[in-house]
Amino acid sequence: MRDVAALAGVSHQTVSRVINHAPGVTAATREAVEAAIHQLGYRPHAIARSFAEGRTRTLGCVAPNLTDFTYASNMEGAESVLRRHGYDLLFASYHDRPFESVVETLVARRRIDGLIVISPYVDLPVSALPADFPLVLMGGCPREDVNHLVYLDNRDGARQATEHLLALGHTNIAQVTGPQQEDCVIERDAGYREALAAAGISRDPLLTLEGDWSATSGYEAFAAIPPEATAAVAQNDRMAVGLIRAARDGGLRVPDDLSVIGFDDMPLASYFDPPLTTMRQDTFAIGQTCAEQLIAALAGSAQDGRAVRLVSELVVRSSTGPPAQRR
Amino acid sequence: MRDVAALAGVSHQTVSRVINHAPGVTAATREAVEAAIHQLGYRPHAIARSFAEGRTRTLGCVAPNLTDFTYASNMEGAESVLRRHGYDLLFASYHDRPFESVVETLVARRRIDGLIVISPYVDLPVSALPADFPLVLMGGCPREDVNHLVYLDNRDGARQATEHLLALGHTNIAQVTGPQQEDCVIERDAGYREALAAAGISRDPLLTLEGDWSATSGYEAFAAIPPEATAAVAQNDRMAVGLIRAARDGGLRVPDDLSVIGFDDMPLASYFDPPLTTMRQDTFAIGQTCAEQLIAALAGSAQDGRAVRLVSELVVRSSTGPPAQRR
DNA sequence: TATTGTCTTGTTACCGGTCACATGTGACCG
DNA sequence: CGGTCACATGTGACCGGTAACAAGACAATA
Repeated sequence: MRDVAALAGVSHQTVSRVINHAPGVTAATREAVEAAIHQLGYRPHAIARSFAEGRTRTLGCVAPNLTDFTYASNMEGAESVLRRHGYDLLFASYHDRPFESVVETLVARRRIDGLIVISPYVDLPVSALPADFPLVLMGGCPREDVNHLVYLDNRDGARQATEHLLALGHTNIAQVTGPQQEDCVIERDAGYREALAAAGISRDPLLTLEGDWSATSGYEAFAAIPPEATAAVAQNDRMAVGLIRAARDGGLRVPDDLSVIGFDDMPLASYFDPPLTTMRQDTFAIGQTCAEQLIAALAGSAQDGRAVRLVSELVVRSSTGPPAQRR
Repeated sequence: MRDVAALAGVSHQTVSRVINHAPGVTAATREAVEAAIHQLGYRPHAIARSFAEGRTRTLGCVAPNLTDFTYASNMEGAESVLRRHGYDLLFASYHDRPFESVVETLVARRRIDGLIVISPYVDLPVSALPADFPLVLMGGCPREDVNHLVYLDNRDGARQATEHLLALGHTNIAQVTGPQQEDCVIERDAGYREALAAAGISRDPLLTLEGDWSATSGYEAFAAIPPEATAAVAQNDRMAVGLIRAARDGGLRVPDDLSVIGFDDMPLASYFDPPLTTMRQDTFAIGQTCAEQLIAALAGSAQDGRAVRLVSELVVRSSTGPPAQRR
């Protein structure tokens, strides 16, 4: 930078002004500086700037993993927005180490200006963060302990899914959940119960089985589903697919003998046999929303927190239908 | 840091030594400093350190997108290794802007120390990078223009896939490719041809159709496949799934009337109907390997480049079988 | 006892920008 | 014609570490 200044015959500060498009620079001076920059191939040093400015222009995104396409596409959506605002995106997974360690590395050592946390866990220790640190949490239910929240209304989604089955005439509706400690599981369970209650159906605890999101766990859950069930809500598509496979292996027809609805509208959901009825979630847009919230939080003064609620949308394909006549 | 030094009654340099576990610090001094650090809640400032050191301890990873699970899991694998070595990982996609712009932002402005480029494109302008910049390219074929390369032997994979079909007794084997400008497409085509040639079968150009990796394009390709074909190599699983769907919609049985083999062994490949025969690639391990190569490149002196070759593995499920008797 | 060497610790410059403020220059005005 | 003001530009400090080297303490040796 000093070299550029010398070549252009100005001070380093003027070069800085040109680079940052600061007002109050003569056109002539600006051109001279730009010519010098071009001639020397000068590129500003991002780290030096971060250091001087006291901000990094880098944001963090932590997610349990990237293997799950929902997280990956959340993150891709966030990146596209952040990049457009001149921020870089640092990724950290926390599936193999405590969340606190992420905070320590990225936040306490001031490597990032803000953080997007994608977490299905209610008990994630967001309290490990300084209270005023710019944070957007992408979660599965409304919550009070966080200033900026983007959440998917899982309760509503599960209610819609269950109502879809009820509307088709099902009354014995099973449920295959994810791990009980995840907030979206709790919420979806609540939505399922609410829909049943509204239909005047008392909930049979034996109709709820716990899986671990994997297709295999969906497959295994089938064995425990009481035979009188004619439909099932699976809390994600993978388990729905496993469940369908198991039902077929057990000699049932889907949807005639067992209707199955999933969650996520994962890629190729329409290519399974039968094409999956599911609750669609625009994961890319969710990531974008998180990024926009974070940008707003960084720009605005310590404004009051906002919660953005997103809803899922029922996509009816062929894995659900009216119950067959009683055999 | 100066505060810590004052509290401990030492110089800031000694504090620096303690933080970096430098040798030549008395146990007593070390303890005093550590006590002061603890008492003040001091955390080193990562950016200041980067600035002083002239290196960022951050590496970049660019990929076309994260929606494709292969890229996402490459990246996740890379992250797990880099994190263990104390590096952070900056992600940038280049699906909505030129690669040169990524280079400009991250490399020219010295935000990162090294870069992993995941690219299926032969014509990616890696030349936009300074010649000596630590770079690992994750590609689809051997190439000379890059120092550190991790590549999947796609030619070998396609050869294996085609040989599998030949061994089952097929002689009319179609091929559905990805976009022709991607290197893995060229390589897989070559492997397909080699296998046919080795079996003494002359290649019919009409048997090769071009798709765009999407299931839809696989579906559409079916219409153009000559009816005498009894098997098809699809260059990824999504197109294989689309192809199977189209074949069934066209009244064919899979695999009896048409065997289909895919590439990738994507999640749930075994849950499609029929379960997909495919070429498995350990994408997580590929990402890890890239990261290890990059770490080595950063540590070692300007050593000669290395190319790491990885191979895919045939996974036989039920979408391939011997051709049915001629109807 | 003086010399040398080793080990620990301190001193100062420096990385490359930005910031706050000082200075210079010309236009405009009474 | 001197004073004021707006605007363009320059000056030096500073951000928080690390690097290179200097210096002090102490033991071993001549």
